[in-house]
Formats: sequence, structure tokens, C-alpha cells
Amino acid sequence: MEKRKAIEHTGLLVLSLLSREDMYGYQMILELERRSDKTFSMKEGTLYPVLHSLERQGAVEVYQQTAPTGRMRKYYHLTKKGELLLKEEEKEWKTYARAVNAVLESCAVPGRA
Amino acid sequence: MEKRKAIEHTGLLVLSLLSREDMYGYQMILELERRSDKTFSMKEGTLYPVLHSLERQGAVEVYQQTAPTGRMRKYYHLTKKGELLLKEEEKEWKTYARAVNAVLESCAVPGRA
DNA sequence: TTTTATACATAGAAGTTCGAGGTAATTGCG
DNA sequence: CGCAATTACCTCGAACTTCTATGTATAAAA
Repeated sequence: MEKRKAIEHTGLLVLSLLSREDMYGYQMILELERRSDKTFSMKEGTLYPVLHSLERQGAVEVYQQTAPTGRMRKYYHLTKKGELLLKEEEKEWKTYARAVNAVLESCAVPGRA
Repeated sequence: MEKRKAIEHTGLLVLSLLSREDMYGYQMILELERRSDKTFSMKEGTLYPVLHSLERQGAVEVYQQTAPTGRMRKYYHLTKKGELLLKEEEKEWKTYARAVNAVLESCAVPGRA
């Protein structure tokens, strides 16, 4: 009965990360955790299917590269299509967040207003 | 393949509405639409199961009342438990929104900074 | 050498929301 | 009066998302 802590807006977050630099999956998880100050800890079971879906949609492109450590990594690169998608989702997020806040404020106890 | 437009945070929004005044289901849908400036249009298939779930959790109490129009309505009232739940969910929302914004900003093109 | 961290991946469970459908009363319109 | 639209409740199953659990494999650390 434990409520699962959903990330939600996974696509937005991933696209956003890739807008600055190409990244590989595992790196995205770490970066997301760091930049959100530990609020997000996206699971691999969430991320990889999303990345594959973004690839099928043409929003990202993949290339493999061997890390200095010798390990293979799959880097994801944001395409033009991905940039557009990011802009759209960013706008949707802002609209959504504004709407939630508007409802919360409209219900807030008066007191100072 | 159409992406569905989820409301998400349904519980938070409903509890929030009820924190100001008792409401009946249909009214909540209209109020949510109004206060969110048309961003939200919660479906009945979403709302009623959520209300019943909140009732089972003891977060809301129900009473019936006949409207001036003669129609029967089921009003929902926020309990103490519901108020606590609201506070929790409100806090979670703020943390979540802050984290998303932090990631977006950390990825924003420089330019001015 | 065993554990931990890195790095990828998938299958199935669980949760949420919606679409579609149903019931029923009231209101407005021609 | 008859009929559509609105009000007001409800449920079921589809669709989607995320997580848990699990698996593979390599490299670094203990």
C-alpha cells in the first residue's frame, strides 16, 4: 500500500538535461539527483524505456563511445525535433505549475491578502 | 497514440478546494476549471473514485443535502485528518515544483548569468 | 576475492487518469 | 408538450507511467 514516489514529467527532465550536453543514461540519473538536491532519484527501469521511446520519436540520437575507463557508454544527443519537444513540454509544465499554484492560492486561508 | 492530458495531483487539488468550503463533486469540477483558468478539466471518471478513496481514508466526510433546485447533492467536508493530508501534499508539491524548476534552470542556455 | 560502483536492459506489478457508458432529474426551447 | 441540454451521480476497462525486481557485464576498491 506504499505510495510510490513518481518522478512525473520524466521526458521534460531528460530533454532538459540533454539541452546542455550529450549524456549517457547513468549520468542523467546522477545529474538529476544532484541538480534537484536529492529530490529526484530516477530509476533505471524508468529512464531507459523513456530514452528508447524518445529515440523512436526522433527526439534524441544515440552514439556509442568508449569512456577513458574503458567502459562502453551510449551517449544521447538532442535533435532539432527534440529541442522543439523540449520547448513544448517546458511550456506545458509552466502552465501546469501556474494552474496548480493558482488553485492552491485561491484556497489559501485569508489572513494576509 | 494521442497523449492523454493528465491532471496529476488530483488529491491535492480536491483537498485544497475543500479547505475553504464544503463542495459537491460536480461543483469541484467547475471550480477547478474556473480557478485554473481552463487549464484543468477534471473528468468525472477521475474525480468520483478519488472522492470515494479520500472518504475511505477518513480525509473527507459526506452528507447529503437537497439543493434549492430540488436536486440531491452529496457534499464533502474536510476532516482534521484531511487537513493534515493537505498540508503534507502541499509541501510535497512545493518540493517537487522547486526541483523541476531547479533542473530546468540548471539546463537553461546561459546568456545572462 | 568479494563487494561496490558503473552501465546497460527488460518484464511485470501497481498506480493514475481518462473515455465511454449508464442512471436520473431539472431546465430551456420551440 | 416533447426534446435537448445541463446538472449530478456512478463504474468499468483501456492506456499510460513509474517502480520493483531481476539480469548481464566490467571496473575499481576493500
